[in-house]
Amino acid sequence: MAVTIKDVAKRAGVSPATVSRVIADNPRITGKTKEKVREVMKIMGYYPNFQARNLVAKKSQTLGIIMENSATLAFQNPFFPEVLRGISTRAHGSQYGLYLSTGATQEEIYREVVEMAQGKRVDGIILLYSKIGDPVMEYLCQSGIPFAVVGRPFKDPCAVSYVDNDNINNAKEVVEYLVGLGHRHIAFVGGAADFVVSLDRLEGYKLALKQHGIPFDAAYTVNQEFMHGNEREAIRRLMALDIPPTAIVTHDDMVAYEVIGYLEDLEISVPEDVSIIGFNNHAISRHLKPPLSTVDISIYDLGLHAAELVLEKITDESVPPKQVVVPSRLIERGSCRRL
Amino acid sequence: MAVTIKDVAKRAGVSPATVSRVIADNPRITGKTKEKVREVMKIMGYYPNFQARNLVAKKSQTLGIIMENSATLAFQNPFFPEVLRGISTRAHGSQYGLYLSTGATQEEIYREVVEMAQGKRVDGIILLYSKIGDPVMEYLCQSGIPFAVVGRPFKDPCAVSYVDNDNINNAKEVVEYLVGLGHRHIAFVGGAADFVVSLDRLEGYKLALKQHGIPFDAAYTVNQEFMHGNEREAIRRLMALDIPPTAIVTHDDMVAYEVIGYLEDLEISVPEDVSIIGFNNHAISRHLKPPLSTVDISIYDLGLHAAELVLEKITDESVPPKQVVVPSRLIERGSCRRL
DNA sequence: CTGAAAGCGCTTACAG
DNA sequence: CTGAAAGCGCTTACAG
Repeated sequence: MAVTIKDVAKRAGVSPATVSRVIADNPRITGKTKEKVREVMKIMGYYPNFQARNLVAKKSQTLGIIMENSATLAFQNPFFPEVLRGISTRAHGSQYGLYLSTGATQEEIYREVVEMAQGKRVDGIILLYSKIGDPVMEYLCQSGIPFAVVGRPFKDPCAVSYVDNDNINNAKEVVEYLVGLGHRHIAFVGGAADFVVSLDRLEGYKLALKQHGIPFDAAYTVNQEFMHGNEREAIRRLMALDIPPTAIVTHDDMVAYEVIGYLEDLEISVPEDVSIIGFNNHAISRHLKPPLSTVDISIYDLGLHAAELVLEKITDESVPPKQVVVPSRLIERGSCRRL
Repeated sequence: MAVTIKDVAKRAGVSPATVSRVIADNPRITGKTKEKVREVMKIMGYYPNFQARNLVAKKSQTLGIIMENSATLAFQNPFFPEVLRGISTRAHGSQYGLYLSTGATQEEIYREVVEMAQGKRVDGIILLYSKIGDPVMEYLCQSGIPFAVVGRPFKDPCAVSYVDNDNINNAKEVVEYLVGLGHRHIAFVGGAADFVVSLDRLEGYKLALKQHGIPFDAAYTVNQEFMHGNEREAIRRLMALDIPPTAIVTHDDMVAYEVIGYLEDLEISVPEDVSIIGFNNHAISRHLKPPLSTVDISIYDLGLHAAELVLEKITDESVPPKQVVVPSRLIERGSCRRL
C-alpha cells in the first residue's frame, strides 16, 4: 500500500488537512509546521495520488492528443513527432501531461475522444488534423471542451481555435516560383483529398495558374489515393501525357523523393528534365540528392501554438476562439531548374 | 456539471450501486433493470468519471511512455513514431491509454517518472531507450512498478523485462557481409556512446573484425558526439586517413544519407568509391539514390512486444522478467559494392 | 494557524 | 436481485 496523506498526518502529528495545505504550499501554514510535514513526507516517500487530487479538483492537468489513423498518415512522416515536440514543450512548461489517442479507425477515435472528454480524463484536446465532415471535430465543437486544431477547420473556422499555415498562399507561391522559372506545365501531387490542407494547397495551385493564364487540367493532378500501391503507375501516367509536366509540386518531401525515384526509373532526371518541389523541409532533405527545394512550414511552432491555444481556453473558457497563422518559407535548393 | 451516477440513479429509480453494477455489466442485475438504466444513461448522456473510477479501482488503465530528451534523439528519426505505433496497437487492444513523458532533460524525466509511478497516474511504464547508468532505469527497478524497456539494460538484464534486437549479432553480420564483399577497411559511425545499442553494435563490429583477423583501429570509428555540428568534419577526417575506409557502417539510414552527402561533397561516390550500409530501413530508403542496404530491425514489433511485456506484468506481478528478441534482417540494395 | 467534516464520483463487501 | 454504507485519497469551506 502506498503511503497516503493520512499516514503522513499521523506521523507528523497534524491533521490530513494540514498535510494537504503543506502540499499546496498554503501561506497560512507556519514555516515550522511545513518543515516538519515535508520532512515526514520525504522520510515516508509520500507522493500525492493524482486520481484523488484530480477528482476533487475536477481537472486532470492533461491534454489529449488526437492523431489520425495511427497506422497510416500521422505516423508515416516526421510531421507527427515534430508537432508533438512543440506541444510537449509548451505543455511541460505549464505542468500539463499528454494523453495520446490510440484508435486506428475513425470510429475508435471518436469513441476515445468522447470518453476522454466526458470522462474528464483530459482538460483539453488538440486535434492534429482537419478533415472534411469529421465527426470528431463536430463532437468537439458541441461538447464545450477546450480544444484546438492543427489545421483550418473546413466549416465555420472562426468558431474554433486553430493554428495553421497559409496553405493556399504557400501553394500559390510555390507555383509562382515555378512559373517564374519558366514552367507552364506544372503537376500537383497532393495529400488525401478529404484533408483541408490538401484542398487549400490545390486551391492555391489553381489560383496561381489562373493568375498566369494557365488553364487548369485535372490530368496534371494526383492525390493521396494514388499512394495505395499504384504510386509508380500514377507517375508513369503523368509523364506519358501528350504534354508532360516540366515541374511537379508534391505535398511532402518524402513523397517528392519517392516521385523522384519513379522518375529515375523512367530515365527522367531531376532537375534536368523535370523540376520538383516539396513541403515540410525534412531534416534530411538538404543532404539528399538532389537537395530538395521545399516549403518549411514550421511544424514545431504549429505544435507550440496549438498547445498554447488549448491552454488558454482551459485557463479561461470565455476567451473567444483564436486563429494563429504560422509563417512558412520557400527554401530554394537544387531540385528546380530554369527553363 | 456533468451528469453523475447519482443523477442516473435518481432518474432511473434505482440506487447508485445498481447503476454502477449496470456499468460493470454485473450478471446479478436483471435484464430489465439493465435496460432501463442504460436507457436513462443514454438519455442523460452519462459517462463514467475516470478519476473516480480509477481511484477506487486503484488502477489507471494507462501506460506511461518514457522517451529520451524530446528535443533530440527520439524525435529525430522515425524510430519513435513507429515504435509508438506498435505500442499503441497493443495497448488499444487491451483498453489501455498512453501517457507520454514531456521532460526534456534527464532530471525532468526522472521526476516525471517518479510522479507517474508513485502518483498512480499509470499502471505500467515503457522505457523507450536503454542507456548506461540511467537513474530512471534504476528507479524503475527498485520501485516495483511494472515496466518494460525497449533495448537491453546495461546491467542485470535478466532482472528486467525488455525487448531488443540482437544488436551485437546484427552489427557482426553487417561487417561480415562487407568483408564478404572484399572490404577490409571498414568504418563505423555509431550512435551516442552511452546508449547500450551503440555499445552492442560496436561490440559486434569488433567481433567481426577480430574473427577475420582485421585489427581494430579507433580511428575508423565515429560516434554520435560527432553529430553536434561537426559531422562533415568527422567524415572528412575519416576519408583523409592514410588508408581511408572502403566501407562505412552507420547506425541509421538517415545518418547514412547524411554521410553520403558529405562524401559527395568530397567527390567520393557511393558505392563506387565507398560502400555504405544503414540501420532501421526507413520507408524512404528504397526510393532514394543510392537505394540503401540496411538492417530492418522491426521497430513496430519492438513496440508491440514492449507493450505486451508491461501488460503481462500488470496483469500478474509475479511473472518473472522476460526477454524478447525481435528478429532483424539485412536488406541488400545498391549501396555496397564488391571490391 | 489548524482541525473536523463534508464531499469529489465511483465501487464493493455486507445485508436482506 | 437490489440498497445503504463505507471508503478510495484527496481538498476546502467552515469553525475556532
